[in-house]
Amino acid sequence: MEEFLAGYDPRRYPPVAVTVDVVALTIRDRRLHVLIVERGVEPYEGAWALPGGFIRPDEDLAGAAVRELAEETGLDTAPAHIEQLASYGGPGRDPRMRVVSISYLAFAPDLPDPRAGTDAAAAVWHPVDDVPRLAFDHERILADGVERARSKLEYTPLATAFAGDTFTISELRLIYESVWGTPLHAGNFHRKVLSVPGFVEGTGETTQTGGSRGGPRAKLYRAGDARLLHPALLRPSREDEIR
Amino acid sequence: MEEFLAGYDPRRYPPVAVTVDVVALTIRDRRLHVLIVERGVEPYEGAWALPGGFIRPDEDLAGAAVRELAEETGLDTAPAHIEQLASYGGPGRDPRMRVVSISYLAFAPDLPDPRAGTDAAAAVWHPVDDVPRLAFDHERILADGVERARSKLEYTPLATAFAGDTFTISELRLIYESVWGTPLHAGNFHRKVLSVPGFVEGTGETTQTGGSRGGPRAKLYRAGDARLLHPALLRPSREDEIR
DNA sequence: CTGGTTATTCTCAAGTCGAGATTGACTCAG
DNA sequence: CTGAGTCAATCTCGACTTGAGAATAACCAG
Repeated sequence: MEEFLAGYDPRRYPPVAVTVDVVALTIRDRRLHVLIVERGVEPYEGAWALPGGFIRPDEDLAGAAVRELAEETGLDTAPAHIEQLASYGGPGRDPRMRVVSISYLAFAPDLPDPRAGTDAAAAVWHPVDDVPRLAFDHERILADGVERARSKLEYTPLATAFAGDTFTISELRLIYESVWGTPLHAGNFHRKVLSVPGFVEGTGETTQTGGSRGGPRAKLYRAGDARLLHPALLRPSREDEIR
Repeated sequence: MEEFLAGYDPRRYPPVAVTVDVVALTIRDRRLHVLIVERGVEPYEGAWALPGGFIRPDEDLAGAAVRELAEETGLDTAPAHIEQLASYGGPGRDPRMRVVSISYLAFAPDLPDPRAGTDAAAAVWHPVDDVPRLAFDHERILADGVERARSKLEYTPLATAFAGDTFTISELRLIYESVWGTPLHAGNFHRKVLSVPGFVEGTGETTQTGGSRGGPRAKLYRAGDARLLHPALLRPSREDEIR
């Protein structure tokens, strides 16, 4: 708490910088991708990193995350979902000074390729299971973000944030499979999605054609009004992670 | 990210202070209690608030949380569990300057009354469902902490962090009932706790007497080695929170 | 001893889940 | 145009899990 402020002048403390870093996820070609940028400045110049930057005096933390995402990638579409992930602030995580980073997790539907914006030499969507080395402790942040995303898909309808306005049950299943990295039983998934109240609602429409490799036209759905999935849609058993 | 640091001198930015605040929870007399302190300094002098304070240059964030908890309350027992909760940093949350607060959530077994330590005029355990007005945005932080605690009890064995080394199933049930604020079916709870692998393990002992109002001696258990409860132990349905 | 309290175990019906199979619409190669 | 293969959607079945209620027996207070 701030009790110290009256007694201590914070300006006499060693300076602390506060940044936001964003783990922006999307699905491309059935694989989970993360947005990374090539750093254009020291330290770690030329290395890959998560997009992010300093907070400004007049903006809140989430606002800073959205701004940094837009600035460094040139994407003008705000992500379909953004939430705070965690904060990282151990001494020594930045070689120059104490830096506390507040990370955000963003979900976006398949977006165009980003273009490098301010302070980034390049910006690309990269598959999460094959990311190059990242600067600072960004590999840890990314891992935490991916685990959070996997977990969120279990008990919230946020998978729809990766999809367009309307989608088929199979497209939704591909999102789950991509994020979880596990194949799912199509019939059981279909039954489950339709049985959870408020997860999706039918549009009355179907796709205009069958799939490119055959199969009937699929019904189209849009996101429902549920905020939580109940009962949850759980990942296939992860025995190893229980103990 | 830190790209700006090479171009911008962070010392030229308006100063930002980083604090940690702790939501420390325990169970007393079958009710969930939170540790609050009476502020001894401006601003909000005399108001109640969560314990917390500035991070120091040489400690990490979790270390700062543990230190603040000990310093302001005189409790020398580290909590059984502590985890990061969230960060709060909107402009204007502190009247004097930009303050980013990183909050931690701590679970402790029933501890002695705290004594006011540095910077606190008083420190007490207070029932969470009847807290006085708190300084800054600490009511929001407390609400987030309580919701996190309720949720954690569903899918982790952390309820045992509120109990002593050994405990009976009924004591464990009282913890769940206190945190969730809901009565639970004793027989079903008993069955569930024993059926989840690694939640608890028997000690072979029983209590020395029956309960003060009657009933047989209960078997004693200790925490098992599970990190996650599978299947989870869910709160009774919360229809209203789903939509 | 008596009545009330509590730990522990059972029963039973309803709901959920994983695995597999079926039906019929659709695409594509030949 | 036809046959093979793909896929959406539905159904079946057995194994489990859950909520509600009840039975049993150990133990306390008076």
